[in-house]
Amino acid sequence: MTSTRYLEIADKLAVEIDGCRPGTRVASEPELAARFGVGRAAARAALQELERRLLVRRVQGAGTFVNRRIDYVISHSRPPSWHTTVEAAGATPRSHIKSVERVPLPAGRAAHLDRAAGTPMHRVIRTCYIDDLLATWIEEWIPVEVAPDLDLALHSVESIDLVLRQMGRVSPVRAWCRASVDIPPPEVLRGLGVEASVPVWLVDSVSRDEGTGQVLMASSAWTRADAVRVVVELSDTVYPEENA
Amino acid sequence: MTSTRYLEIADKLAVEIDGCRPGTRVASEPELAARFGVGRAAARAALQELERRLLVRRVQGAGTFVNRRIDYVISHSRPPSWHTTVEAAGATPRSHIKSVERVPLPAGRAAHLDRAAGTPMHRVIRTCYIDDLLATWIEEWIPVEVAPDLDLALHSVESIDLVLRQMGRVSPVRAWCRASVDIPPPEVLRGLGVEASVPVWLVDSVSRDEGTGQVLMASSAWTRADAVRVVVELSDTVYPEENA
DNA sequence: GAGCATTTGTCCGTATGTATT
DNA sequence: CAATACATACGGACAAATGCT
Repeated sequence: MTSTRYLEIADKLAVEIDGCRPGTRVASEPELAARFGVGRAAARAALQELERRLLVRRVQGAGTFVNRRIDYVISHSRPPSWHTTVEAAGATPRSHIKSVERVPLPAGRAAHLDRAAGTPMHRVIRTCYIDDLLATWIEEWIPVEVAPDLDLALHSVESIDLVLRQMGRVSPVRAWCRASVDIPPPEVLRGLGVEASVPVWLVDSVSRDEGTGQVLMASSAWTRADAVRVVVELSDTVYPEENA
Repeated sequence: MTSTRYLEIADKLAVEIDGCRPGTRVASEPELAARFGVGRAAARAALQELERRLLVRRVQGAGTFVNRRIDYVISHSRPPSWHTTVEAAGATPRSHIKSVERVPLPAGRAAHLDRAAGTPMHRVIRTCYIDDLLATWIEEWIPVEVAPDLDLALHSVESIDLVLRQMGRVSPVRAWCRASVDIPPPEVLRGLGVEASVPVWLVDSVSRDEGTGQVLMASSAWTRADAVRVVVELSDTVYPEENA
């Protein structure tokens, strides 16, 4: 089939990997070179090929490990909550608040939030983890009036969705979102713990209160494409999943 | 900043490339090696980095060329037409019919098309081009009753949307879609003219007639991520674009 | 904390294969 | 056919990050 050695090796490894649990160690470059009788370059190319296929993650000094990618499903009918969405995919969500500031709403965000520029806002920066692996960097904007003591509440509760429901007595629903894949700016790349340029999801989102229609939150989330497959469903029609 | 030579070179080239027209030739590996005083390995790594950033395309034997990526915007309010969507992004669409068969509707597709398995269908395979570059491989399913002579009509008109409007006297609107990024199966990769594993969009879509609500078409489109950035908008709220 | 082995990351030089022009 | 340019591959070397002693 393939005339190139490293693709043969990659295909063979892909089959072996297939059943393994995420986090399982894959043979190192020197091990593969010895096993298949090739140089380190070819062994390395094979592992890099698997990395491009999102089947493994490679960490300098540590090794190469079987990767897991979850489906992050966005639709009108699902709650706009990171924790809920990750749990729905069968994985364990965790998030870490990097900062909560009170800042006036910048003009560029005013349209999303349906408020005048200058309105007092909470600006929350979070990093989110899936099964303890860094996956997402989120910037969230929430009007101070919606949850005055948001900064205090976030010390004890991780989920912003939950805090809004409890403190703000509202029911956030996803009113709008725009999802795409891009190469993020270097500062976001660093925030996500990747050096080289890898594809990353950018999801811009606006949440409203189900009852009043009031805008509760606007956010921009950068998510590693090797950690999640974002699936956007345009309408609420639900079709049975097909097995690939 | 960066301690690695090839990233320095890549960053420098990225700036130089920035203003160039798509298709412009980029310096070859040996040229870069000489210019920056590095080996061919580092020069090559720099060009591969630019390829990962989707800034260039590389063709064996030909060279490295500045790439263009268009926004393919999908939303409820936009027509489900490949030609229209590509034109809206300011590029030139073209498509080539690979095959039109009459086949009974397979069970896996029945739900999407709201018809019983076995219903007579047209199955159309198309490859689509943006500015004469192969970008998309589409499989489309259309009930024979909707457009009995579809196979004949497609000899003269490229756009299926147009054919349905004229022959079928219907107005297709996007009723549902599911968009994600994946590594396609080898046969699709070959159909898209890529050898190594590159990220590709998979957009599954269902179109209905605006008037009657009848399902007109279901399709699966694989699109090269270096050719388009698919942007899915969940509701019809339109916000002003922000300049990155 | 220091030291060490392991593993991936970067880079050199060189050679050959293969596709394009 | 020849020249060019990218793809693959070898061998060797050192750097940098990780994990363990």
